[in-house]
Amino acid sequence: MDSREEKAVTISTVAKEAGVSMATVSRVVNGNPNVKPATRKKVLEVIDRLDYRPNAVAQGLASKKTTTVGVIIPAVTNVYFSSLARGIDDVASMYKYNIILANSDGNHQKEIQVLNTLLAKQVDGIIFMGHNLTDELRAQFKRAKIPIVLAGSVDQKDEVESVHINYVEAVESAISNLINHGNKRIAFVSGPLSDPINGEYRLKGYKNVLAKNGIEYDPSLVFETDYRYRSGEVLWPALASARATAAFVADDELAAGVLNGARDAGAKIPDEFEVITSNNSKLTEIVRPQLSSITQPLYDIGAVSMRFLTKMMNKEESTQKTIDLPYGFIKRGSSK
Amino acid sequence: MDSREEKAVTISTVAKEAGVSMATVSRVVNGNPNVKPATRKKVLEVIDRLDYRPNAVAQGLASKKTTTVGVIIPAVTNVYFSSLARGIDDVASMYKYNIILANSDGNHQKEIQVLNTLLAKQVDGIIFMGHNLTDELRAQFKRAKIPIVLAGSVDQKDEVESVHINYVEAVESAISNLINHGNKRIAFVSGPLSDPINGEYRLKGYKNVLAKNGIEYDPSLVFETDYRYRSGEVLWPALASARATAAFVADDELAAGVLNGARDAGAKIPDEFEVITSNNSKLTEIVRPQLSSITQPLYDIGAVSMRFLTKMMNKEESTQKTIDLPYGFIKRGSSK
DNA sequence: AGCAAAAATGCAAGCGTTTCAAGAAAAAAG
DNA sequence: CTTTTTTCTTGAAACGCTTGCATTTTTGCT
Repeated sequence: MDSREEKAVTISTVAKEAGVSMATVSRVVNGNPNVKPATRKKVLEVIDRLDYRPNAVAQGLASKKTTTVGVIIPAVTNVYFSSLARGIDDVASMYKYNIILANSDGNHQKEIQVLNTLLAKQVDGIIFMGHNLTDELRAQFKRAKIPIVLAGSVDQKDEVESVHINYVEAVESAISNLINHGNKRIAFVSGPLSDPINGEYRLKGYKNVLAKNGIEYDPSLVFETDYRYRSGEVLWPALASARATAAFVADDELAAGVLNGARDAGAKIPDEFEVITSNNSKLTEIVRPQLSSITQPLYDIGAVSMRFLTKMMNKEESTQKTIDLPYGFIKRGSSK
Repeated sequence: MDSREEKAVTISTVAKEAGVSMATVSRVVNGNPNVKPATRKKVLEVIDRLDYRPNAVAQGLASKKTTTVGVIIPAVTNVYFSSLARGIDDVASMYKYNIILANSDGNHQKEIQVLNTLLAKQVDGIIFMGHNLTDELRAQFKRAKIPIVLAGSVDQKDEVESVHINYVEAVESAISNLINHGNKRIAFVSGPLSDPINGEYRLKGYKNVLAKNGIEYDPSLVFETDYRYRSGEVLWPALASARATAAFVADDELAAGVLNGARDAGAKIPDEFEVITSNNSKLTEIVRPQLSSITQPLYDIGAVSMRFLTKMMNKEESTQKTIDLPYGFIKRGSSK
């Protein structure tokens, strides 16, 4: 009930007021069992009365743990990534971790820079989402000496832990649907092929399934662009002149663009042109016709990544470096 | 070039190695001008050689500034909020602040809890996005003793600083378009009316403009729901039976739902039914027909909020408590 | 009641910076 | 070449907490 509001109340204020040592207060704050119930009660009472809140910065300095993890994300506004982020955040708060969210714009320079400020802030771990894991980044990760996991991304060199689906197989399975309807000229539309997930994995799935069905691979059916809706929207003329009868698209926004571009130009979907996409974000149900899509557990990829990270931060042994989550395919109006 | 990799390099390592005191190292790290150029150079060289990175936690404890701000957001996956977040993040990193992102689910309990952990982490300021600023929250804000600004939200009691548009006028102007086409029965579709932005501001705009045009207010045209796409989609039967010829919708996802629900049921848009929405997020251009919308500078609202916050954290005096950004209206295919 | 073992508590040394009063060095002035 | 000023640099005390170790109190047994 004292009203000298000025001085912030610290652990020592509480200690004095309760007539115990700081160590004891620290113990009750941290739920250490070695405290006599009566003492605990007394301390708790004072904490409550003084409205004491431990200073997390000081705790972090003393204990060398900040209960904070860094999350590097190419773009918060992208549904794919924000869905992952959602899963990450939920699990993080479940385990009492906070998240420092850092936008990288998918820009290599920024990724490096942001990584460094996260390290300076002494985060206990990092979740990285990105299109392309460069050697430099991999090197910096190694120097970091804290656990890092990739969410919804893959490390070609398999050096850093990651959570994702099997992109090669997922694409094979999705495109085989298209082939089964008799499509011979199927376009492959994606962001930069320099991003391994496109140029390496998805493209491989595409080629595999073509080969398996005796269709020759035609490079003129591969359309490399960026991840923007608009880029898909303007693609129709090119698609049409390549005589594509269907398209597999590697990103939902991009796919929505392709779909709308085609429809706006008068193409009948799915009769004259089919399109399927990759991420099954809520966008797929908002467009008309709705987009058939590879399904992948976006929220879970985020959640599992974070769970994985907590285990690593806890130094629990784990046998696997990579977690493959299940994928599927859902047929909607945009394909036959 | 010493290779005793074990011990982390701290300011004192650098000091010894460079033959100066910690204080001096601290000065060069912080760009304090009171350092002889020769000394600065020498220290910088050592810093570089030892690859020293200041520990932000220790800095935070000593300086009582963490260069971190908390951002409370109802849902990262919602385009409206993630657009604001984008603006916030950009300006934050421009001013060297990091962001601790905390999801609140728009849940009051969580908002309070999250606020407390942010305070424990000693953030220098907070940006709050939320649907409803309760008295309890307002009280906690006051206790916090750090600057807080509301982004894209309003404080009915005008006690906490905020950045937004004039929702009443924006709605008036948008709906007057509908009235000009002869619509007499215009539905008002929004999330919970208990959220002031709906029940207070937007609804007031709706009533105002009706009154101004001599149309009687009919409560049966007010549809209160939540912010989900699906909720809009299933609304059509109710809309139809209320004989609404147009709808003003308070959220883009919701509006996309209303639009698709109507179309899927065979309504001709905009001939038989018009719909306009409120946030002009990219969703509005992805649906067909595209959604006419109130325009508001989402990114800017976030950016300006953050800028505002930096000024407050700097204790720069500011005359205004509230910043009104300009709004507009863009006509697209969903209205005549 | 007496004693060893177990349980509680306290002491104080960190954790890695910043910062301020004070001293040392350099520059300017006489 | 002194004496003043001005510019740099240093030492050491915070900042608010955790934690290993020592000490004290309790408990359980004889």
